[in-house]
Amino acid sequence: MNTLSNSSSTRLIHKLESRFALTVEERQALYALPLQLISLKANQDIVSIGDCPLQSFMVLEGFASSYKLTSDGHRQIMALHIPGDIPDLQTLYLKRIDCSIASISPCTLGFFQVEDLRRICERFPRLSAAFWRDTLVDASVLREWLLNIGRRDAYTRIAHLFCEFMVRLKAVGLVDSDTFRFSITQANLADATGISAVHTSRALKALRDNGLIQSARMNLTVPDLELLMEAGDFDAHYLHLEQSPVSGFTAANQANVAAL
Amino acid sequence: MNTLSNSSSTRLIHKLESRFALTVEERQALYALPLQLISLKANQDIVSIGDCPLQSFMVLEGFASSYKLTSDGHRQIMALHIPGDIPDLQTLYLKRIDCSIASISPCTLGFFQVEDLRRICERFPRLSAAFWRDTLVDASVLREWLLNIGRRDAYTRIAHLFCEFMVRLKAVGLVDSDTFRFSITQANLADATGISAVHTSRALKALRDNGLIQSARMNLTVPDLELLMEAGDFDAHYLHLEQSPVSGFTAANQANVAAL
DNA sequence: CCCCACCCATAACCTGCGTTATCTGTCCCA
DNA sequence: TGGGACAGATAACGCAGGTTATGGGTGGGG
Repeated sequence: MNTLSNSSSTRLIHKLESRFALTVEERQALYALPLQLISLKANQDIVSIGDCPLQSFMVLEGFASSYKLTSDGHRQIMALHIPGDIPDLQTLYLKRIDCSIASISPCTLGFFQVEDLRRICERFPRLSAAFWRDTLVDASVLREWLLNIGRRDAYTRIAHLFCEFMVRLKAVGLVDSDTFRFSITQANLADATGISAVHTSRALKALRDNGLIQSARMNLTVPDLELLMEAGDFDAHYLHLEQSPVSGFTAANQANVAAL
Repeated sequence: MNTLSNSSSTRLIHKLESRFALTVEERQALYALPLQLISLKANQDIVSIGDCPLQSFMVLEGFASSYKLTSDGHRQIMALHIPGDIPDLQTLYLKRIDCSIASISPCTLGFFQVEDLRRICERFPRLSAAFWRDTLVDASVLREWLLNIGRRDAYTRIAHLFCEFMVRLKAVGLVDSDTFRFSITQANLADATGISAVHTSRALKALRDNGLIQSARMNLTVPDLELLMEAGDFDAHYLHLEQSPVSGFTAANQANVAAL
């Protein structure tokens, strides 16, 4: 059994610290969280829709996706998860998970007992608040995806998704220049943007021809993020990355979901 | 100034009681919430994207929508709000609201000070938890909408949306038979499902021809909800309407977002 | 070292849906 | 009582994107 401190990634702590300064105790508590490290190949299911899991997990390396299927088998990816994310954080509060989660690249996951995280949140209300806030930001991202898929054409959709990925990766310190790389197959890109795999290929070619991206076999380079943002109709506000404190509840008014 | 108890609607309390029994004190506190009643015609903006409002509101009668616009003016509705909903509940915790909200039918709103609701939540953690859980259910609905818009054809999309509306209206006691009515224009229906107004009209005709709905001028009758559910690939699980308690935090571990 | 699975590119063809336009019906208010 | 704003129906036309199929490149496992 590992902990966050000796795992290969401290993305979660990086993400939290981008919003507010952790105390020594808070950081220690997170570092001490017992983690069972699991490595997966690409396209492996992790949890399935309808599950009521006692364990939850954090992405340490690689990428994962939440997805749902229509009854005739078409797949829609609802969210892409990067290192530092806890994809099923909502299951702390809702009994059943309402979508499936799978790896989309080789990845390392850190499984933990939901109970352990609850205990940390009990001791450190600010961490609880931060996790809670994360679920609200996730909902904001979902709204932007809805706009993207409902009202933008394929070319713009893909550009927008790339922008989001870039900005989020930057926020957890996974890139440091304006040119960076990541991997996602065209089939997954198609399922994330609600278009077909073939047309995804066409749109990528157009982006390449316009000099907005350079790509080769699941690697991607963005020479000018500003240009891509314009092409993707992208405005980062919806990611709520700003450091400023949020308004909200005081310590006394915290929710007791367990009491319901 | 009104309160919930002398306003024309107690949908909110109805909705909360469908999940767990309120104590006398909890119910009284909600009834005493000072509300400023405002009546609006259809298609009036209520809050705009980027606002940091000190007031929030509850839908008492009629319907509202959350929406966003692309830079070239296309509109996507992210959520439909029915009586009892608090559309911008998330603004209790996130500083800026990330979508606009407008009426889509003549409606009555009950505005309240965010501070007043915070105070109620401080006194009654179970209410706080219930509101919090609501934001998680909203996110689940968003995921289903994403699947709907990303991977279902126009006909199925509209059938699905109608099913959701029906089931939600039933849950707050706004319908009591299998045949009921509600009003939404085709233009709004189009913006909610990510298709054009003209094609919405075509799909409605097909639904009518197949006997799944009867509609006349913003009124809609569903003779057989089961049939419509099949046509709409609808499974109500994502609405999380079940009465059973949810797992979650204990009283001591509540989030203190204000402290961030 | 080779084979097979996977990923990607591209062509050919087709259709679901968007766009534009016109007409009708209805409600509201002057 | 009439006119203007709005909701809806439907037709004609075009295209973005879906579907199916083929072939080529690459990497990992036996």
